[in-house]
Amino acid sequence: MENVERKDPVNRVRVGQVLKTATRLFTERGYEAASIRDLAAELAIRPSSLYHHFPGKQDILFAICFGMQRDFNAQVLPALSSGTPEEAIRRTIREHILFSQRRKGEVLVNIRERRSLPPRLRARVNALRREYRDAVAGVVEEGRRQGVFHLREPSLAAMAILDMANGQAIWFKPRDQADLERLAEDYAQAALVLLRGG
Amino acid sequence: MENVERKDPVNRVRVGQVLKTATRLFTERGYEAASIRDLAAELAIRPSSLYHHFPGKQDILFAICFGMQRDFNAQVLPALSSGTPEEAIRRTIREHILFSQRRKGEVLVNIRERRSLPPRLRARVNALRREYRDAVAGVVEEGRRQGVFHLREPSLAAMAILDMANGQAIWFKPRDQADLERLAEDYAQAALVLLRGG
DNA sequence: CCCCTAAACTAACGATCGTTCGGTCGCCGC
DNA sequence: GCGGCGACCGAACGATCGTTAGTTTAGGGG
Repeated sequence: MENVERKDPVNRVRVGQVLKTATRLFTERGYEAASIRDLAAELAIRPSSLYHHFPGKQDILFAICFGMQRDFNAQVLPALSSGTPEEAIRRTIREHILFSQRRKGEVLVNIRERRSLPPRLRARVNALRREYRDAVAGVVEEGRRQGVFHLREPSLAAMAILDMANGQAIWFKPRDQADLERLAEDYAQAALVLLRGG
Repeated sequence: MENVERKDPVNRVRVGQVLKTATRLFTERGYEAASIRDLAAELAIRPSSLYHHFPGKQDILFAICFGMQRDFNAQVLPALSSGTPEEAIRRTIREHILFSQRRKGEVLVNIRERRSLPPRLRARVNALRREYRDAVAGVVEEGRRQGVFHLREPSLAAMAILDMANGQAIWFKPRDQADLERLAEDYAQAALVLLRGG
């Protein structure tokens, strides 16, 4: 009765519908401006019914942010773990961008609305983000030690390429799959050029 | 009585205090979560008194975003208008970063809370942003035509370096002026390296 | 056939929101 | 000295918010 997790598939279906609709609503209006009543109306249920699937509004936001970041790390982090630093960064930025476009809604909610989470929940999401960021910075540092990257401050350069890779989620709308692939390749190449320095 | 503009200096002082406090409050809690009562309490006045200086809450947000972007363009755009494309981009990114750190509060509000503006007001801010973005893209395109920049898609590269330059406002805390100058130089150099391509 | 439980419902709670109205206070020019 | 006006205040309005309590409904297993 307390812990609303691991119910039967029917429950899982509804939970998925709630998260999908909430993601769209939070991206359109923002978390604070999107009300529980708006969300319920779009799902064609009454507001109180939502509390059978989630303890509160904050937990819906957390489920979106945490689930997205967990999946992101699971998908992108492996690209960092093999090959030369150059190959690793190229694969990582590529996967980073492909994931961001494939799950754009959740990614935008995580970027823009994460700050509305209470500190405890926000810290759990930030821990995953830090794990990714530190892993990237580690590979950049390794590349500098090997002499393939030339940087005054490796961690700053890592932040720079991550800001770049995150930014496109907001404004880039691929015309088709080939267009997306091109952007991913361009950005991966740009990151390498930037890290190799001048 | 309708148009609250160009009053005596005393009014200007209060308006400035309101904008300064609102900027801090909006960055700390977000525009939607920060209430008129919170703002009034920090100014040690009553909520209703705020309506003698601004027609409504939205107008306070607009004053912050529009004022910041107007000053930004006035300060940064001239750097684009002379010299070679390489010199222009270097100066621009440098000024972009110095401005972002000097007026960090307003810059963060403009980035994060601009979307809470009603369409009409938001469009006026976005027009200024587009003016800057298009100007940068124009110089990048000019550099490509001159053969100093090698890019598949100049406008994408322009967005990439702008995302990079905007990103640091969120996480970079300079230890001192020299630290800030170093970052500005590094980013300006990184933008050039990226645009020259590989 | 009946019981159990998940799911959704109706109704409402208290809190807080942006905003408005009418009045008060004090300073400045005539 | 006095009238006007900008600045501020007290009190309240209607709306909307997240959330809760208690009840009803539907459907599958004993």
